[in-house]
Amino acid sequence: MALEHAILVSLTERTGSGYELARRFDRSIGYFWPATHQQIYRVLRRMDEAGWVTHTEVAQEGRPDKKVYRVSDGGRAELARWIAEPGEVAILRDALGVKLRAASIGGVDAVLREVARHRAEHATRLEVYRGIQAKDFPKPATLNGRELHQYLVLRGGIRAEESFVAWCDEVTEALEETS
Amino acid sequence: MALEHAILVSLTERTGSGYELARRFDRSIGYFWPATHQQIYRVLRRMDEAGWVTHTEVAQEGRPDKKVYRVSDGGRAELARWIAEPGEVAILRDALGVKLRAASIGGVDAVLREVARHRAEHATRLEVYRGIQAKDFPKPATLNGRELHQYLVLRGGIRAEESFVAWCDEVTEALEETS
DNA sequence: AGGTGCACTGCACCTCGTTGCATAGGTACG
DNA sequence: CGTACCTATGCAACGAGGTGCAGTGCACCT
Repeated sequence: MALEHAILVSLTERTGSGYELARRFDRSIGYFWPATHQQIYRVLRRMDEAGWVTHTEVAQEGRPDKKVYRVSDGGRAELARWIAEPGEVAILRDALGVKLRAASIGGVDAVLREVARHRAEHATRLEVYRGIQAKDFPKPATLNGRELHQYLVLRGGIRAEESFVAWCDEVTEALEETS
Repeated sequence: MALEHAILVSLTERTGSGYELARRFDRSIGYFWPATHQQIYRVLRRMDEAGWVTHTEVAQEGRPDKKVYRVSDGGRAELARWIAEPGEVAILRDALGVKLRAASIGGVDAVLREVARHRAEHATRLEVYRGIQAKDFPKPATLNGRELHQYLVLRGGIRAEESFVAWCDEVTEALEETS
């Protein structure tokens, strides 16, 4: 799966401990690929055994020791191999669609409330992404390399959330009309 | 999780066996909520034990016997309860985003090929959805009730795929410009 | 003095979902 | 006649991912 490779990407950009990776996933990468610390620790160990990363125990003052991970040549090779390998195309899997289909049985009003909730949440995410865009990538036309790639991923998130919000509006409008 | 409830919705629309449900999931519902037959069988049994569905063994000629499931009152109540309950907001989780972020390490060309593959796949799905829309819902303005809800779910799929295709195009354009 | 929160790693357990296989008769194709 | 696929159900095993909990020690607040 892709968690290994998401970690490899993150570690390539900057080395770090399991804990630090979990923080990073909570922020930037996790918007597109969420992961708990547990999973990260487990996968890190597996990758260590597979030789994709190496670790150094780092003693700290006032804090527990940590293991700082670094991508090895094997890890970089694996990343390159994986990128070229044809992967599964993502599918949307949203329980809101199921609820919508069940509206005739369970009540249109309850579904409308859920749609409103989801719309608000997606709108919030959209604002967060747009904030990142304005702050970190004010001039998209001048970007290249790694920054351009990060920007394009963010664009995907923005497009997805925009599309979601618009869908919620379409649903709300259509359902309120007939009620 | 929502698989139980997706099955309840499907069974409410029409009773059926596990096998039939698996077929249905392969077609309409599975576009938005994929499930293997294994999972469906297991969940059906669990729902049977919970009293959400009942089953009748039906002997067939030339074919194995089948268990036809029917939603009980308990199942309908559970569905109504679930719809009103606030659920998790869907997150996008696409390995293509991870690959894009890794482009500087693994090669922009390989990523561009993957993006092209994904674009083609999403465009195909979009065509399928648009075909369903044209065939089953030629006059959206006249819809109401269950048909309207089904139509709106389909609209969500169309919007998501459109948004995906557009993103792939944006990525391709941006990456080809700088190379 | 005591509580809360952060930093850091990890175990144990659970659910969700997939894959491979087994069984067993039926039809359809070459 | 063999092969392959369809209907129909199910077991066994595994991988992915999540939750809860545990331990340790510092910093900061009350």
